[in-house]
Amino acid sequence: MSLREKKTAKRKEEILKSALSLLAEKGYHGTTMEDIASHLLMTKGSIYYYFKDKQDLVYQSQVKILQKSIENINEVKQQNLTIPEKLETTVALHIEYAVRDRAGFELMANPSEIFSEDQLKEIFYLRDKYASGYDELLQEGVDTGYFSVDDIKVVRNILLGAMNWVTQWYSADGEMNEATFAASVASYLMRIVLK
Amino acid sequence: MSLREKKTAKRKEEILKSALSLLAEKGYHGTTMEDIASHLLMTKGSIYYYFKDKQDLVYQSQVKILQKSIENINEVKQQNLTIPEKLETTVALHIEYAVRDRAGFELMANPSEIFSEDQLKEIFYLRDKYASGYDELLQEGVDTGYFSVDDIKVVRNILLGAMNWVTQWYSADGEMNEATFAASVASYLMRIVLK
Amino acid sequence: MSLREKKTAKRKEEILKSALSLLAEKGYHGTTMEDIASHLLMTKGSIYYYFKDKQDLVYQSQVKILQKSIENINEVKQQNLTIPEKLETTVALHIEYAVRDRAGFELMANPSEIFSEDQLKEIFYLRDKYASGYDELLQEGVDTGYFSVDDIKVVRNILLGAMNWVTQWYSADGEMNEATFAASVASYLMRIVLK
Amino acid sequence: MSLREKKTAKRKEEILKSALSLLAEKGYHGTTMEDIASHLLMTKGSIYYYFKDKQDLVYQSQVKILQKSIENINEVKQQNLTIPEKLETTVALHIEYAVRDRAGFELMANPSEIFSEDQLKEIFYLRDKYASGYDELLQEGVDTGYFSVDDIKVVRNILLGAMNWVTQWYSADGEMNEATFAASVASYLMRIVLK
DNA sequence: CATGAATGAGCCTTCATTCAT
DNA sequence: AATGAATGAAGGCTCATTCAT
Repeated sequence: MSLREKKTAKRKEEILKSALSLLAEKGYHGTTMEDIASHLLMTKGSIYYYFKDKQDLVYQSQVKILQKSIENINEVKQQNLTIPEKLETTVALHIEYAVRDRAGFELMANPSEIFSEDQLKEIFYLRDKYASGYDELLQEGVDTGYFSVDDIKVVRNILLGAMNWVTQWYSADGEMNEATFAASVASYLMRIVLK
Repeated sequence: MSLREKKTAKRKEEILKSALSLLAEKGYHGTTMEDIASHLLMTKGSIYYYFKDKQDLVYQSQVKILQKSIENINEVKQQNLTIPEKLETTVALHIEYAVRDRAGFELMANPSEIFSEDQLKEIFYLRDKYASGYDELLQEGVDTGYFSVDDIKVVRNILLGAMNWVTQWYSADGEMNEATFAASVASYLMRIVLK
Repeated sequence: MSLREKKTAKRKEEILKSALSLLAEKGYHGTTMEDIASHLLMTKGSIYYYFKDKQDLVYQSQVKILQKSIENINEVKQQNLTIPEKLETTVALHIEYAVRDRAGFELMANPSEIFSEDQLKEIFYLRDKYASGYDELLQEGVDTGYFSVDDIKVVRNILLGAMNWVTQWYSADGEMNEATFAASVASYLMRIVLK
Repeated sequence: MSLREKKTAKRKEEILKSALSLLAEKGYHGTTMEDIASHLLMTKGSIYYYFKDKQDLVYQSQVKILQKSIENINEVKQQNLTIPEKLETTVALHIEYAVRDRAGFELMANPSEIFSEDQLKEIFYLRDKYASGYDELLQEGVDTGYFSVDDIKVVRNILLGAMNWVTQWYSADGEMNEATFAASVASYLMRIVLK
């Protein structure tokens, strides 16, 4: 990659990151291109140099966050830890990321209203892949006798719900730092699954 | 209340209910007055007979749902149940309501962007009141030895997060009926607090 | 049709007529919705009450003019005239309409860039139907010995070209009134086909 | 002219030619600088090295085509031909050029909206000059008894209309080659003026 | 000379809101 | 009470244009 290409890629990253935090805060329709641009001291028009349109920008921001999350869970899985430790680490990592970058996961309640069919397919594919990571950990935990869970999908969704929701209340209780906070929440959530 | 006033009140209720479900689905900016009106086979203009403006309509819908929730929790509290039973019932009720009416609680991530200061004050007051209901149950549970919870506010927020999030995944797993589903989720959540 | 519906229909007609003349003058991209609106002392937004979007407005204006033209030629055909008289009358009528309403026929050089597939299909269908009217007259003229034409389609296109082009130069030579002008041009064009 | 200047001039020619065909196809507002550039595998910015702005580029393309046309008609006039032959040759040449280079003559219906006053003056001057070429031929034809034309200007405009319009229908009837096609159309048009 | 990047004006479109009927 | 019609502000997007490298 040439220097120029690197710079462009970096700029795209910046825009995505900025967009991610605004989108998590105000939602798709509540976030204007002007918002995203001015937040980075750019002009609206410039953003269109990097992204085809708003849909494209938001889509890429979703893909980015999902890919990062999938990477995270996979890395944790390969560490030399017990199943419960793996799950707790993963959950804590998710929360830490969410509150540090103020970026919401699955922020589009109704993505089908926003994305194209192809985009939706990819988004759902990645969401599933990420969710599967949890499902596998839960299943392994059950098989090895650590966890007591009947309906893995329900539990997984409960976990994800609690985790995704933190962006909406963490800032208010700013006493704990991010890591401590994440660890604390993760520890409570473990109680759901542990025998 | 005269007959006419009753009719008007009823119409308002209808509008609020319809709005609630649309708002939960598409968010504040994603829901247009046209949406709300046509959903009820009315015209946009008519809505302005019942509500000052969109802000007012959405505000009242929020107040309504919060008041209903507060009523719910208070009623449960007065029943002759153990603390854990009270909490579980309340949680289940919340979830059941959320999925049945497809109405999201705290649907405005950033209400400060939408509501006026006075409205915000009331909204936050009601949110706090509802949250306090949980806090009290949790505290009582700790005091009576049922629960093991260090940070009550964190746990309460975890619960609310998981509960509010159900609207985003319930429909997909349409095997269970609403009551069974709510009971199931509530039961898992109880594990967080029980000793 | 109720009074209100009549009014609405009339308003639509007005908009179409105004749009037609502006479009003929400045082309699709050169004509803004603002132009069309302000020309009628309306606001941009109002136009969207009557037409879905610019494409729709322009499409309907095209359909209107083509339908009117087809009607014209059919009416003339049913009159008790010789073939040459019919052709000349039709040509004159076309020209008169074009200069009076300053409305260009087939004004979109590349309609495929502007219209949707369905719209294109209808437009081409109507264009063909109108063109066929000329072709039939020409063929009848040949068969009855009035005309001497080898390639009917080429001649038809030559006629249409000359006729459509008049909007671009008539205003300049404002000495003749519209009817005289149209008759004069038509008379010259007849020389192409007459034996 | 130095080598560099020659190269620059050649590049300008290329740009003009490319622009001409795009402009004929999509009109002034429908043709973007990006279109023109990418058609030549250049970047938008580069074009500004050769032309001050879009207006300038389009202006020069118009001047070019008009000058070429004027040259054409003057060359034909100097040939040893009868008046009718001269007219027919000129008309055929115009048509051939139009369909071969897909370049529309007088493509701006309303040049006054696009060009500056000075530019307009020159454009109109050249248009007139070209038109005068036809007028002279027509007048000579009348004087020498070949033609029967009352209103020379009307006839000239009819001819130009039919000639300019060919770009809009030639491609469709792609059976004839350009020269044959031009000859055929020219031959029909001669009927308008011949006694 | 060429280009990548940025800008700002302008256009299409949506939508909350108003008002006469 | 209800509605058809109109409005204007704002948002998404395009595009001519500029400029540093």
